[in-house]
Amino acid sequence: MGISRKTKSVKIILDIFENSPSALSVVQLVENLSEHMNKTTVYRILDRLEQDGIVHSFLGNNGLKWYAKCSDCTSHHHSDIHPHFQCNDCGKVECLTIEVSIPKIPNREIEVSQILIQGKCENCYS
Amino acid sequence: MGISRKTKSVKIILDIFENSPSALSVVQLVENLSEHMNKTTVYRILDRLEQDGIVHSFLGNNGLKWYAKCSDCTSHHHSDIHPHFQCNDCGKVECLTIEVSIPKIPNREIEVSQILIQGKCENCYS
DNA sequence: TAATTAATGCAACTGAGTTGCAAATATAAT
DNA sequence: ATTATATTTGCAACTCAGTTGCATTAATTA
Repeated sequence: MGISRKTKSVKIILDIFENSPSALSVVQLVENLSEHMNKTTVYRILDRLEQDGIVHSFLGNNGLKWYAKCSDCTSHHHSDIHPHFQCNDCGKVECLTIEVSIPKIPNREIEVSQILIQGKCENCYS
Repeated sequence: MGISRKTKSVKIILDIFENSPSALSVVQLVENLSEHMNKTTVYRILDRLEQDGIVHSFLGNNGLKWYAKCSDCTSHHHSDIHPHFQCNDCGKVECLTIEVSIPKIPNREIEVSQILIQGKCENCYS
């Protein structure tokens, strides 16, 4: 029970994600959409889209929230499993398809792992 | 050039880390030390201790800052390399000594990786 | 077309972390 | 030991991401 009405604002945001290869920071989105909708609306729509498994969220290197289109998430199962990559030069964030295997830890039950890899992206890598 | 004076406040904080097996959230520290020092002071001392390689910082599952005693850091080399574990039940955070190997990524230069593993800790694991 | 219910805008708030500046305190110099 | 200096602290006020309550608006359903 996330999105139940296809409002103008929802369409705009969905469209942005559709045309965006990399992840988007909420701060950016709020800024870019400031002429079209209120920041509260942005936060709420993203929240609902995430509940529906259309996007997933994670935290960037400074603790700020980012969202990216889900390729294989449902409202029940969220593949936050994949690692993310943030460029230390341009700040861009991408979802990675690589597998990172976390070894078992004695006496502890692993539920999820957030992996943020930082470095230089394709463009900033010279 | 972090700490240059062993003030009363610095001693108190160093002592806390000396006697703490797990990591400490800044919010907790500020709260616990509120009778002894100002929150600004806590932030500043932690900052200086980190510069000196005495503690290292990282972000917990909600993006809030945590600090832990360094076992093998210097002011030049910071082993933020190790992963951290946060218990989803009691919220406790620990440094892990396990090695997680990050595969190379084409056209990208990896500098650091933040790995936060979430699950149930020793106590909350039943 | 009217009625219902979800979504939005707005303003005000929360809470972590920061900043500027004056007062206090640790260390170095005399 | 006393004074000079430079660092550290406290305080109050701020920034900025994210949230909340509530009245208004817009989408869906009858």
